[in-house]
Amino acid sequence: MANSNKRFEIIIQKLRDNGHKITPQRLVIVKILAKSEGHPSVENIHVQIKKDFPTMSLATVYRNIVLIKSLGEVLELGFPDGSNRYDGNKPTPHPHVICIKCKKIVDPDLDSLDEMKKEVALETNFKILNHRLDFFGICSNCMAEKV
Amino acid sequence: MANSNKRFEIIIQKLRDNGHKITPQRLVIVKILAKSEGHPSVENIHVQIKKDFPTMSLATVYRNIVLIKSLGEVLELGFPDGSNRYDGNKPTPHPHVICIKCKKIVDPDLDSLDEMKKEVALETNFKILNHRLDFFGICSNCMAEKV
DNA sequence: TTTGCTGCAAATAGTTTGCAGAGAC
DNA sequence: GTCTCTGCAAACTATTTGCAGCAAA
Repeated sequence: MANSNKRFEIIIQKLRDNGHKITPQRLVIVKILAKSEGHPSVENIHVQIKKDFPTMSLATVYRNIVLIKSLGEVLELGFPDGSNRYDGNKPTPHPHVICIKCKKIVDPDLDSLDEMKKEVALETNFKILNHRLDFFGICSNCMAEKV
Repeated sequence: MANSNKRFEIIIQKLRDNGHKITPQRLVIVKILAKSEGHPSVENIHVQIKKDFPTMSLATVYRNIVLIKSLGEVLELGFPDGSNRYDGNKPTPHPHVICIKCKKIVDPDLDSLDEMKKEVALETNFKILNHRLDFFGICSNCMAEKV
């Protein structure tokens, strides 16, 4: 992700603008979220950080994600089984393709959703504010691994 | 839902075919799922049943939903906040429109998803097995209620 | 009669929260 | 120096599970 640094700056600036302090913990969390390589989970983020900050608390990761989410700078992909994943690199809603075996998450290129949104708004009389589209399947890697 | 009775029969038959006993508790749960008016939650189902069966346990509702889900006869709409909703009337994946105020869930008519599914499969090399599409917004009722 | 089902209560697990001390500015 | 943030541990809550008795077939 080439724009990872840009995303980092944007999020940090937004934190400053809203009067939040920039702590070392916050910095690492934002750095990982700005990249969001593979759409990390909270647990994953926590483990990554623990290498360098052994005392980092899970609660701090949660609290910072809530904060950054409230600023609209991270997209939360919550799953009913509690395995939430995050995308701070592309924080606006977009479709995802999820491997049910290795849990890899990929962003496909699709744009016919806007049209669909209008169609739905017309038909149901809802004011559509948000959406979520996930495809579940098996990635080519996991297909190859006949275990 | 005119086909609610048909759905009821189908689910009961499938339970029998798979060697499951038909208990009074199971019967009421299936009856409510077959209708799935407004896409009920577990809690909602439990409350409905308690009127007639005051000793009905929440655990029984959960266990039966798990069972019927394993037979593919109810669609689970799990939400990250734990407010799962169920649809035993149309148990195959279909789009939903959800009011973020009153939590009403509506089924819009949309069928351009199959095309999209193929497009995604081609682009990502995934074998797509399932999908989930939710639109979030505010329904006309809640729009009118300026509180 | 056999086997699965139910109700109750306790366990589970991801997330949130209260509190006291630490640290950004 | 002030006020937010952090780490720890306890709390929370929807769901699951162990167990003993009950009931469908």
